[in-house]
Amino acid sequence: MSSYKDKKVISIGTVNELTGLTLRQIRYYEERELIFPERTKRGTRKYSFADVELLMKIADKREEGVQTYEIKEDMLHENKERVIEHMLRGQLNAHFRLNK
Amino acid sequence: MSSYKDKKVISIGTVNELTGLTLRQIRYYEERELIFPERTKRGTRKYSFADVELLMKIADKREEGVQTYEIKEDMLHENKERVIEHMLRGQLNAHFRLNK
DNA sequence: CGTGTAAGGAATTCTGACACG
DNA sequence: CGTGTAAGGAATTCTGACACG
Repeated sequence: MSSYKDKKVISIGTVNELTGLTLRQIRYYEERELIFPERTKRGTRKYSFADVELLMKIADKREEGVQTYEIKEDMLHENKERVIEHMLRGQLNAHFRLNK
Repeated sequence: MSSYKDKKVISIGTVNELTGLTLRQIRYYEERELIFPERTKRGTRKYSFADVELLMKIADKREEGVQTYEIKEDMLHENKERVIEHMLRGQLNAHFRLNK
């Protein structure tokens, strides 16, 4: 479940190279709660490959003129739907014993 | 083929946390040509998850008392065998049209 | 051989703030 | 709102070297 993709090991300078976003932008999207890097003891941000991909999607949205607040809302809705789908599947499977 | 596992994005300090090896050791194994990090423009080393795993294997060998030179030789032989196997498979497949 | 350490310099990252709009 | 920038400090990383063994 948690693979290389989700391990937070990339520093912000490398994220900058990977995404093309400035350090300022990357930090700002965290301030707006679009992205959640981990922190080392000393306080430096660490990102995963999943974070990098998310940041690239955010960059696309921003280019389209979408505001950070909207992007955050959209992300929350996407997750809500994923959770609901997951719950419904669980209900269905429990009811009809579909799996195995 | 080249996935997250092989992308060189991890700095030496993080490799230290991930492997438990000291910076001195990590750099030394590079000097002995057991590991090949990339360098940023400025010269800082960048490692992949594959590198981290390899370093952990190296650490195990070292604990067993195996010298770096031996470890390097072993790695070369492993690769040679993998290459030979690959070539033989190619020959066989070409001869018998095994695939498709 | 393999690893520790002190040394000095250069680049990284952090935060809070002012600026523009 | 989103991003640039200058500011000062703290931690990171680099190399070459001496040390021990």
